[in-house]
Parts: sequence; structure tokens; C-alpha cells
Amino acid sequence: MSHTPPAGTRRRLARGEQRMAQLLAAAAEEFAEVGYESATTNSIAARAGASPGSLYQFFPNKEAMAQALADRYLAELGTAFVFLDDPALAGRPVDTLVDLVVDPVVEFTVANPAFKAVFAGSATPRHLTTSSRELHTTVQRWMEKVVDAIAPDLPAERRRRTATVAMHVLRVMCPLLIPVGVRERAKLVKEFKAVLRGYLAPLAAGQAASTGTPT
Amino acid sequence: MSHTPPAGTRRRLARGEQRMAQLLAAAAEEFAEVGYESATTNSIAARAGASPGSLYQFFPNKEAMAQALADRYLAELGTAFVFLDDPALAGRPVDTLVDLVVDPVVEFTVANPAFKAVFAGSATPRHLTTSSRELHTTVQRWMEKVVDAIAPDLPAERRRRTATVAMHVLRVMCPLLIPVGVRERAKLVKEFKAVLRGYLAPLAAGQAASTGTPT
Amino acid sequence: MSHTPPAGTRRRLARGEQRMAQLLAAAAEEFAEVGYESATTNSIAARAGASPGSLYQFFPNKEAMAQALADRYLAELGTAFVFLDDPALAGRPVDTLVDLVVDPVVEFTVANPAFKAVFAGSATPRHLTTSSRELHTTVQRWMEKVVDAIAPDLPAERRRRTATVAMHVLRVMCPLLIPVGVRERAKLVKEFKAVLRGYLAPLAAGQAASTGTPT
Amino acid sequence: MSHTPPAGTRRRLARGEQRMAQLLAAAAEEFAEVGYESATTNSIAARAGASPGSLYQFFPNKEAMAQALADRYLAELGTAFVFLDDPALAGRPVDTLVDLVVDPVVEFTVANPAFKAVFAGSATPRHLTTSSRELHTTVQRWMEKVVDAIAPDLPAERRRRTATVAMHVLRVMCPLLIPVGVRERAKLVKEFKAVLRGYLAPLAAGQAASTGTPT
DNA sequence: TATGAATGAGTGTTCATTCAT
DNA sequence: TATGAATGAACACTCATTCAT
Repeated sequence: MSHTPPAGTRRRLARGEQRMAQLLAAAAEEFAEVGYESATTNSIAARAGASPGSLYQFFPNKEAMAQALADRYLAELGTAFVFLDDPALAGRPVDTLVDLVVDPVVEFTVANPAFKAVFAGSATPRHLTTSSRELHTTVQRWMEKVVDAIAPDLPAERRRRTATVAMHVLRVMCPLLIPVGVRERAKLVKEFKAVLRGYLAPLAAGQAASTGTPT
Repeated sequence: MSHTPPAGTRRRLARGEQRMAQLLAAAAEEFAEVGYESATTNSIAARAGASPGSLYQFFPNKEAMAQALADRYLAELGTAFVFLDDPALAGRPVDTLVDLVVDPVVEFTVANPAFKAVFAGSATPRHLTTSSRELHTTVQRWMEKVVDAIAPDLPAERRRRTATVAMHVLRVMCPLLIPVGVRERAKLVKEFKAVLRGYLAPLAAGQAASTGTPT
Repeated sequence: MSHTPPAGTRRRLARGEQRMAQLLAAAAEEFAEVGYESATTNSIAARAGASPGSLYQFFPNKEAMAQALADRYLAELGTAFVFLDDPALAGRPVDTLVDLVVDPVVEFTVANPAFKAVFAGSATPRHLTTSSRELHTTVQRWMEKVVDAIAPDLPAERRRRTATVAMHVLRVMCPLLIPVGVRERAKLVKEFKAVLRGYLAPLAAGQAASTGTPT
Repeated sequence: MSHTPPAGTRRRLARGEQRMAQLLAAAAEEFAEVGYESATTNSIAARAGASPGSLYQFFPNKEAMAQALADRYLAELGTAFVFLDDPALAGRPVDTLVDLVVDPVVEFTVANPAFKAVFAGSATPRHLTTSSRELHTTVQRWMEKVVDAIAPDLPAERRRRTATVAMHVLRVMCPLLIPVGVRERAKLVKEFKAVLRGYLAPLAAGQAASTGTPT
């Protein structure tokens, strides 16, 4: 089917991809440092050692870079979340589930500080970039699976809303992790796990007798 | 001693305050619609039926408008939170406390859609405006009182962190309330109350025997 | 002829003149500090404890304030230069004449730091204000008298040009006097006197045999 | 090692330098006509047939254009002043030295009318641009060499002050040369040479017996 | 007379994007 | 493919002056 392309082509292709990777890395740096809105394409290009024109050879506009970043983040995070499709998921205690969800997100955020910029995005929904929105819906879908594992009989609408809230809790956590030291970070993570645990655990218990949980 | 100023002066001053109110209202509108960063002073002035110069007669710069808004919000919200100084606060059940905290914030956010713009602010801490930061610290201080009422023996550092997290939960809730209908809003509020309840309730229980809560 | 006006009128008049004096003093301060171009009418009014409107009650525009200042400076300096009409002037040695000219200018500049702003004015002749120009021509006329006392037989054109140059030497000296201490000031003044002496003395000698002086 | 860049790049770079030259020429025109303060970057760009953005591709701000102009002026004038390092300088008569100094400055000012704008600068020292200041100190340094050639035994402080005064004499001369015809210009130049001669000559004579010169 | 609000064209500067090479 | 020049509509903010009271 796909035979190896001639060396020249491959090198050319490789060079293009290399450039693109540099640009994307530069964009990530910039987004992480100043946020998406304040980032300038010229500065990103300069960071990557490229010209503005080059940047637009690979990305049609600024948002496309955030998009590409989001896509990559989604892909990478996705592999950390394959466990969500494990049929044994339903049996896990809430504590474990929360750890399973929070830990990769924390790790990922710390490793990719731009993640927070594109995941946490803007406060004004009207100004959410497509990339942010995508990230949100995907993470939300993951959270739905978690919720489903905890409380499989929850009505769809309720499940969705619960997942949304859980997603937003993660979302608000990410930016807080970056500017702090490793000690404080660990403590913050514990707190956020407590938040999610406190929110999700009653769903399990409340399957039969919902005690104080919203109806 | 202080003799009343001449009628002309008084009227002029009144007009000035009116203008200022118009401008502030326009700023609130604009911030609510497009966010602080994307808001333009010229557009705010136009919205208020004023010239750019007029705006700068009352506010030294864009940020000052956000500041003024934040100050007013703080003052108004503050009156809704006087109950925090009630010595009987410690006796209340967590449910009640959470209601007491969340309800005014919800009400206020819905009534002042710009509140979310200045409270939720930017994701990148480096870009938080002074006004946002002020709002954060004040709300956080309020949350500390709540935490204190629930678990008076919590170490200061832990109390602070807990309050911070609670504040951020509120913070992330606000923008979500705006674009939805009244029904969905009520449901979202219930969820967020559940989040806070689930997070804070164990602190009370855990005074003696901390079960699963972070240390 | 002029009988005393009724007390009310006098007070009212006096009040107006007082205001005007305050505004003029404020303008002088501002001009001295930031120069004519950078001075703003609003700031002048504020300095004077008046409103912008008030300022325009007394002066039709910014330039008029410089004009008024220049007029006053001209009047005051004029009294220091009445000696120029003394018929005995012609007999004085050049040294004395130079002292007689420079000393009042120095004294005046130090006492009225705004003088330099309106006398030294802008470098671009196209942007000389009317007030600067007036100051220039008057001082130049004074210098003509000095030149005449030194070398009465100089052709009119030559006399005029010599006076112009002398005036510009004074002009460039004034701003230098302000930012320095009293010691350095004295030394600078000596230098500028040497400049004028060296320039004007040969005119006297050269009445009969012009040695090396321009023709 | 350093392989020649591709033709396209070379051409593009050449075009950039051309643009820069056009912009600088336009800035010079504008500065000459209206002075530095009143010059507007938009007008400079328009004069150069460029957009405001283009201007800022080459110069980070308005002052940088004055700086660039000053640098060029300094470099060009510097070549006219290499003679100051000639060890035979000390032997020359004052007349010759003055000619040697004034003539290039006159020639240069006439050829570069913006020179006066950046050299003569503002009257208020507080508002001197960096470029003006640089020009002043360099010209002053040159004048120090001249003074040194005339009176090598002058104390450093005195030499410095003399050079300062000489520089300011040149400074005040420049703007006067521009708006006049060639005839009047020649006459003015003669006068200013006379000023400098009259100021500097006594220093030579006065090495042993200072007659009436400031101490 | 005095106030202070009101004006609005204009300032230096920015930046996502396009163009010519 | 890559460059870097070019664009131009905005932006936040200013200020001499006028207006309404």
C-alpha cells in the first residue's frame, strides 16, 4: 500500500514537520507565558526562529495553533484515559477513580504548561476558542464515563451536568498548579481530589437512597 | 462650616455622577459581553453615548473601570455576607452555610453579568488585573470565615487553602450561570452546592476523626 | 479723572485680577518645569486651583498665557534696561556694558525660571510662538543699542546682525543657568560674558582699523 | 563558512534598507519642518509612502528615528572632524581652528536641515531626547579637543566648561542658518566665527597673562 | 464669574494577516 | 518553502477648547 517515499521527499517532509513542531513548541511556550489572547503570532514565529510568513505556511491563523496544540493534548491525554473503557471500571471505588482521573491531568498540566492556557481558556464563553471548547467537551465526555462508572443509573441529563461540573473543577485546578512549588502543588491536588470525591461519592451511595444530593 | 454649594455646581456634579454611572453601566455591559481584555474604551464610551474624552474625565484608564466595578461589587456583596460575622455562625449545619454563601453569589452574578468577567478574570495569574485579584482575596477571606465556622480547629494554612479552593469553585461557577435559562441555572446551582457541601462537610465530621480527607 | 470705583467693583475687579495672577503664576511654573509645548492648559488650571473654563475666561488660548508672561517679562526687564537710553552709554567700556546687560538677564532668569521657556523657545523658527518672537525682537533692539554704544558708525544692517547674534548668545545661556548650583552658575555667567566681550570688543577697536572682524 | 544568502533574500533585504532609508529621509524632512516634538509617526510614514506599521518594522518608536538620524549625523560629522586628532593641531592659529570647526558644521547643517532639530533640540533640558544629548556630548568632546589645542594647560574643569559654551554657540547658530538665503547665511557664519574667535583667542594669549578672561 | 462636563480629532503604537520575491 | 516587508484598522489615551449651567 504505502511504499517508502524517496529520500528527498522524506527529508523535505521531515523538514516541514520539524518546522511545524518548532512553531508549535514556540506557541506552547508563548501561550503558557502570556495566555492565548496576549500571545502574538510574530512573537511565536520569532521564538521558533522563523518568520511570520513561515508560520502562516503551516497554520492559517493564530487559533489554528491553539487547535493543533489542543489536538495533540487530546491525543496524549487520551492514552492516559484509555482505562475509562475498561469494563471493570464500574467496580472501582470512587477514591481510585478520582485518583485515576486527577493524577494524569496534573502530570500533564505540569509537563505542558500551555495546556492550562488552552484548557482553562477564557471566562467569557463567547470568547472560548474552538480548541478550548473541543477540549472541554472531550474531557467532559471522559468525566461522563467516570460518572457512569460510579452511578450507572443516573439519568443522561444529570450525568451530563455532573460531568460538566467535574470538568470545570479540573479546569479551574490546572492554572493553580503552575505557579506554585512542588510541595504546595501536592497539597492543592489533595484538595481538588477531595472536592471531586465529595461531589462524586454521594452519587454511588445515593443510587438507592439519595441523601442530600441534588435531585 | 460647610455651606451648601451653589445650585449650578450641585446640578453639574449630579450630572457628572450620572455620566459616571452611565459609563460604568456601559463598561459592565461591555465587559459582560466581550470580557475585560477585548473591551475597548471607545466602545464603552459610545455605548454610554459619550466621547472617549468624557470617559477619561471620570476614569484614568480602562483598568480603573474594572476596579470601580469590582469595588461596587465588593461593597454590595459584602452586605450579603455580613452574616459571616454572626457569632451563631459556628452552629449552623454545612448545608445551610453553603446555601448562605452560594445563593447571594448566584443572585448577584445573574443581576450583574459583568461580575463574572471581573471575578472569573483571566486564567493566567500573570494577567490578573488588580481588580480581579482584589475580588479573589476578599471572597477568599469570606470563605475562610465559612471554613472557620465549620472546622474552627483547622490549622491556618489548611484553612486558607480550603478557602482558596472554595473560592475557585465559586469562581468557575459564575460564568456558567449566564448563558443558560433559569431552569438549567437552578440545576447547576444545585450541583455546585453539592460540590461545596461534599468538600466542606467532611471538615466538620473530621474534626475528631478525619476520614479520607486530605491532611 | 479716575475716581475710586465702589468697593464691590474694586473687590470684583481685584478678584479677577487675582485669579489671573494665580493662573499666570501657575502657567509660569508649568512652562518652567515642562516647557511651553508640553504644558497643558488643564494642568495649569489645576495648579492654579481653577477650572479649565476659568482659564479660558481670562486667556483665549494657551499661547495667550505665554504672551502675557512675555509682556510682563518685557516690562520688568525693560526697567532694568532703561540705562540703555542714557546718553552717557557711549562712553562706557565694553566690559561694563556687557556686565550691565548680562547681569540683569541672569538675575531675571533665575528669579523667573519660566523666562527661559518663553525666551529660549523652540529651535524651529516655524514654531516660535508670537510671544517668543516678541521677546526676541525686543531684546535684539536692546542689543542694538549696546552695539551702537560700542560702535556707533556700524552700518545699520551690520548692527542689526550683531545684535541678533548677541541676543542668541543670551538666549542660549538662559536655560543653562537653571539646573545648576549657584557656584557653577557664576562660572557660566563669566564664560558668557567672555563670549560677548570677545565678540563685541573688537567692534570698538575696529572702528578705524577692523582687525580680523567680519566685514 | 558564510555562504551568500539566496538572491531573493538579498533583494528583500535591500528593499528593507531602501525603505528604512526612505523612512529616515521622511523623518528628517518632518523633523526639519516641524521639529521632533510636533512630528508624528503617521505623517512620517505617509511622507515615505508607507503605512504606520511599516515604520515600526524598522524603528521601535519615534525616538529611535531621531536616534538613528543622530547616529548618522555623528558618524558623518565625525569624518569631518578627524583633523582634531592631528598632533599638529596645537600649532594652528585660532582663526584656522575656528574655520575648521565651523565650516563643516555649517555645511552639514545646510545639507541636513533636520540636523538642527536634533542638535538644537529642546530648550528645557528635562526634555532633551537621548539623541540630542548624545549629539551634545560628542560635539562638546570635539570642542574640548579644540580648546586643548589652543590652551593645553587649562584645568580640566575650565576646559570642559569652555567646550560646553562653544558647543552651545554652535548649537544656537544652526537653526539660524536654515531659513535665510545664501548671502545672509555667509554673513551669519562670519559673525559666529567672530564669536568663537573672540571667546577662544584670549585663552591662547592668556596662557601666561590672562587679561580679563574669566578665572 | 466660575465650574466641570463634554468634545473629537489625533497621538504613538500594535498585530493578525497578506504579499512579493 | 521561506523570508521579511507591508498593511491598516484598531487600540488606549490626550488635550486645547467649548458648552451648559
